Amino acid sequence: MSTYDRIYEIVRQIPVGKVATYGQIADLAGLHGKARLVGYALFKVDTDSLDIPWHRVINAKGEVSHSSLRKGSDYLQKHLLEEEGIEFDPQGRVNLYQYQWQSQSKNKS
DNA sequence: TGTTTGACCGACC
DNA sequence: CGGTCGGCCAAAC
Repeated sequence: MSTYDRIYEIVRQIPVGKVATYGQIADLAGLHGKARLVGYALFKVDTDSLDIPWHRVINAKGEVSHSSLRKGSDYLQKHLLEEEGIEFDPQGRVNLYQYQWQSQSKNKS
């Protein structure tokens, strides 16, 4: 059980057609204010665990993030989200007010 | 064991 | 509006 595992758990709980921000996940994972860890975790995760919908995780601005290291994932993540019913603004951003995952917070470990 | 790195966020100018 | 800075932490080398 590592800190990252907490993050993975949260991300796994993101329902289809919804997205979550790093900060949100961090908070839910008990990592309030440490959104970085979420990003770091996901970075490693996508290559390790495909069980995690990393594509549903976006930054606080509602934009789809991606590291320069990823190859073509810029389109991939956006594509996957679109397939889930999420639409992007002309700026390539998502309406967080509409698509942000509202965690029930009723699920405890 | 110590350094490097890595998908962020919010505040500030 | 955008560039910078500080903070925070864990895994990989």
